[in-house]
Amino acid sequence: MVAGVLVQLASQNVDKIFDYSVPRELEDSIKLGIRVLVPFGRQTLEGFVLEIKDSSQLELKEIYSIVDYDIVLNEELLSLGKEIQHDTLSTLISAYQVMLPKALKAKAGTTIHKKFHTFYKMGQNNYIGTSVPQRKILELFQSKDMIPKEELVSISSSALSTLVEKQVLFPVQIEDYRLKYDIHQDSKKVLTPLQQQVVDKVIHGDYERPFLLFGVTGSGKTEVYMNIIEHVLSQGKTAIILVPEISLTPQMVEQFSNRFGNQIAALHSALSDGEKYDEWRRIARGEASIVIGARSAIFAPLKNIGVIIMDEEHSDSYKQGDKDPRYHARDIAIWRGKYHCCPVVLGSATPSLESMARANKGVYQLLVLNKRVNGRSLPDVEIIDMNREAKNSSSHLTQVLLDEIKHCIDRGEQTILFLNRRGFSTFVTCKNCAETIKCPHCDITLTYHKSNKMLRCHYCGYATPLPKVCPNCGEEALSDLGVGTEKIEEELHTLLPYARVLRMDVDTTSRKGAHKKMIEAFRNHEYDILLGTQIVAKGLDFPDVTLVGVVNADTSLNIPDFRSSENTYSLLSQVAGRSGRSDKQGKVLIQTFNPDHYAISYVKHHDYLGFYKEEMFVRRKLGYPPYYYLCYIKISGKDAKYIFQEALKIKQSLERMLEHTTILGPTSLPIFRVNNIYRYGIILKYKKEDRLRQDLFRVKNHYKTNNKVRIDIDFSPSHF
DNA sequence: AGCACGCCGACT
DNA sequence: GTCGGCGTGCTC
Repeated sequence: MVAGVLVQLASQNVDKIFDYSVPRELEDSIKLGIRVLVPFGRQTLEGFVLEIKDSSQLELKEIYSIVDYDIVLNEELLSLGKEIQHDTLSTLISAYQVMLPKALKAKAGTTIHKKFHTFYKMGQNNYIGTSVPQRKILELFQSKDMIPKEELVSISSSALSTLVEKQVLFPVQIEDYRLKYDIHQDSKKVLTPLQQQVVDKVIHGDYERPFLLFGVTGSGKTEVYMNIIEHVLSQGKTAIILVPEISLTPQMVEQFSNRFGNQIAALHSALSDGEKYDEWRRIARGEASIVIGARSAIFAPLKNIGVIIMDEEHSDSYKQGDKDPRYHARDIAIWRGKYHCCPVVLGSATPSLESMARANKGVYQLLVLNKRVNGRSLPDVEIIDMNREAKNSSSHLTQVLLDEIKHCIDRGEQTILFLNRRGFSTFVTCKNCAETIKCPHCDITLTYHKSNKMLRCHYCGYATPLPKVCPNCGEEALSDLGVGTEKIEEELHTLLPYARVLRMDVDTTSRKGAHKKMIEAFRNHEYDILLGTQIVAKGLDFPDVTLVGVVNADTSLNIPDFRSSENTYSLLSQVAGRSGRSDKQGKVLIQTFNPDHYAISYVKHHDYLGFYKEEMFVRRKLGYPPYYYLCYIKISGKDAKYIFQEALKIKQSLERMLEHTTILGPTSLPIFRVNNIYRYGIILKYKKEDRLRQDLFRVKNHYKTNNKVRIDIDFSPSHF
């Protein structure tokens, strides 16, 4: 018996199947998708069994042992991996690794021993012990094939390590379960007729095409999701619900576990790697039938899936853009939906332009929830023109906004203040020479962290204490500019001294459980104002919040990216939706220097479709998605000149190969240098280009042995 | 990713 | 004449 093994090394050069002979005693246990330990050159590596056959042309080495007897990649995931490799031009191994929890990824030196029990297994049983302790240890393996580490250590730890060194014995990690969920049955809400209609359409509808659920904020999408899932469970099937990491709050998980108890497996960032692995195992063993999680939860090893739901489908967190495989969870959801013949529901109050365009073309089935469940209209939105208001004030908060907050507090109601920090951070500038302090390794200003008085680079991690004097002119004139939540908090204390302000950002929520506590405290009216960045923008549901204030609507508009209008519109609509969710009418105040920009003015009338039409017009004119597909090629390396030359060569060869594609660049990236690596980008725009993947694969292949040049390819990047 | 092989420069 | 630099290529 011969097994084809894909070794767990993230290198293009070894991203292929290597054949190994299977020792007779392992023949019964070798299955597709299990992990094995194999000799590879002079090293021992873990790999996945991808093929089983009778023979091979080559002279083969033997598989050492089986890592775990359970299948980690089932038939579905095995073929999905190949699909991802083909679609994204990633390595096959990265496609498989992204599906599995970190704990299953063989990473040099960083196994998570403490959460596992280590057992030992015998690899070669014809070895004769050369010392008394060795023979004692080997004797134990006559009757058992796996023995816990502690038992062997108690005989002789040095004899044990000798046997491991001689590859007579191998360690095997066996895990414990750690997580449990409380079961309380929550009373479910009665659906509005509109909600019920949507549920029925999904349950009884045609599964061939994905559903796009376009539901305004507060229209009760979550309740719809839960009802669909309930139906799916009653059919003996399972469900995946994806949410962006930012809205995967304890509040959200609680809501689901109250309704479905321990049938839920939640995969969120607050879990340790070991805990994530436990959840994954529960899912694989069929002990959980609902998976709720962020992007990578789309790979949950559920069987018999009955529905896949993607909430906030427009969120760019569903796209993995920073490393291979550069996949979009939406594509994976649709693929798995086809595989399981089940409905896929994409939900949003502000669908991505791509999705709405597909719904208009009939590729998706459009479902609409255009009314709030509380029967109220959407909050009144007022735009504050900062060009006029901010003239005679150094404050970031206009009088109009302050007055409204005051009224709100007087009524005993609550306010959410949102600071738009997308692509924005606090930095330090010298008042004397106007120099900003930059990272020595990257072309970017350092971010000032007030809490520990450190300057930090968000790209390479470089950190340094804030200097006393300006490194450029030597004057003691450094000051931190930019609006952080801390600064706004200070202003609020001065201008509204009696208001109780709760500041929520990465600094204050990093402690485990802090986030949940803060949400509860705000809900219990221990504070009047909740102040924060993205973290307060989405998914939160506080009945007494009747005012939402946006401090600076513009920062996300000023990002040079073709999606900046869409992102701004969607962000503002989402924040606005936090207001007036219960029985009181809500209000929203947006401070902006661009009151007439359509991404802001359409928010005033809650007119998504109006915005959609206007933005589509812009996209068509400029040749952007959804009218054209984009592909981004990043060429990077240490030698800027050489990299540019190679980038130029790539462009020229693509020009020769591709016929229906516009090729832009190479241009240096907005942040040219990161960690002393220089980066150039080439943008491809195309409608239909059959040879594209094939040709780009050639380019990638050409450079795979050139360690001076790195090529990253992103099909449909979420931003540049 | 490792690790060996191999072909040029500064030493005992 | 030898040690060691890291460029190139291979791992079933």
